[in-house]
Amino acid sequence: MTEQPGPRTTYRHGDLRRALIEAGTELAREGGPDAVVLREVTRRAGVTPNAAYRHFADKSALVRAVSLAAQSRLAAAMEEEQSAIADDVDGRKSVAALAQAKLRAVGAGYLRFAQTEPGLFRTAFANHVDIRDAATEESAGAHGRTPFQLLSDALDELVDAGVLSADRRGGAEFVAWSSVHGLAMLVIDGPLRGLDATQRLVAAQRLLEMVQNGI
Amino acid sequence: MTEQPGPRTTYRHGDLRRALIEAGTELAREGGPDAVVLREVTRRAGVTPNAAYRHFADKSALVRAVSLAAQSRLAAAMEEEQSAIADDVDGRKSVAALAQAKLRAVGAGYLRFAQTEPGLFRTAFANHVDIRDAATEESAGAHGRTPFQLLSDALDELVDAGVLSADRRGGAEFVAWSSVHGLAMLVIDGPLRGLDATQRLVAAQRLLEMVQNGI
DNA sequence: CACACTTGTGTACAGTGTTCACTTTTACCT
DNA sequence: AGGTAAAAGTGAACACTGTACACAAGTGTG
Repeated sequence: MTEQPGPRTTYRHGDLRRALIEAGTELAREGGPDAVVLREVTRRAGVTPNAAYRHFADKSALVRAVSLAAQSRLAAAMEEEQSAIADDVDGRKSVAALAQAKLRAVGAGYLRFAQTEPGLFRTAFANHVDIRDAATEESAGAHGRTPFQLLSDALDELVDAGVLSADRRGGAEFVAWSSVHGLAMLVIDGPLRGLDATQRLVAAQRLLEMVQNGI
Repeated sequence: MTEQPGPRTTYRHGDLRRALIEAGTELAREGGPDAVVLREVTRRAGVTPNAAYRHFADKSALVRAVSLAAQSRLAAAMEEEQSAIADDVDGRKSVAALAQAKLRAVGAGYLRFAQTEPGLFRTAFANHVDIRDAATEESAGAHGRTPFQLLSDALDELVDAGVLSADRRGGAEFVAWSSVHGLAMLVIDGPLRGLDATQRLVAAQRLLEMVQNGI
């Protein structure tokens, strides 16, 4: 992305930190979190392995940065799905139906990203992601909201619309997130990998339905 | 377990394959799938690294075997939870309530194992587990049933008891499994790691409730 | 312009998975 | 029995990895 052609001319790289994250992201996309190996990352950035240590404490710090970048892309996928819905109906639906559609879009975007970019998805949740990262700016999408925040927003709207009772609001993100996350993991990396596209879609629809009914 | 004290006396090990799996399981328990490293495994078995290649094609095959062993322990945890329920009520409940309790036990055992043995749990689902393994004998518990089969059984009983309508039976294992698996992953390895014991329990109860209502 | 600071390089080390050639033990066949 | 082929172990080597240490090349500030 930044400098493929030969060794760079300047001694200083210019924006090595970003270049390392980008190269790491590319590796993660191709082979998941284990594929982001420090030496290869620096190689792609046209720099010595040790140069990475000027920008990251160690490999795990680099991977964490890549993970945040992946989360940011996940947020973007969710926002995309949401805006598609908004464009589609644009006020023709009741607030309740719209709020439900918005929550559904959160889940659908999540699942779509997991299947479209399994390597990045696994990286997003691979290593020691802390809930404190759920609100960090680096993992936010275009509108500045992280995946977790997007889910929270959708649930809040569901309460405002009267679909979800206030006393069931607490902890709702945990169970909603769990369901969707579980399906994603099982489908891309787990025992449900064998499922073909239509089976996956059916399972996804069924799951989102369950969340809507059971939350 | 098999031979700690010094180098063994016989040239042949006797049961190296099992010893390797046991050592690998111990490592997995302590540090998850990435901690099971071939050289350390052979070291613990008192054998040269290359000896492992007489029993496993490569490292990933060894890890797969360890993964199956972990799944087997998971099945045992689920069976344990189920038999506890059976002892508790023993015919005092209706078939419907008993079937529901059995399904709940499946989920509870799953979540308990994930939190009690996070390393093994992560290993059980880490690398390239195939759904075909879901029926393999090596991953079965004491009663010869794999985790997936235990879930299927519980859902079947739910249909027999008239709690779950037959037309909602198909694909039910996917959504049920997904929910529980997702919570487990998020709690032990993901963004929900910060939750304390009571928060986890609340989330678990809430989730199992949702599955019961929404399935 | 000198000097401290940042950012990159070079060399080195321990640890990993895996291959190849070798030795030791076991099992089988006449 | 005895000879022999397969099975199960060893040993040295290679190409990797992450990381530490000492040093060099640029950069901004007094």
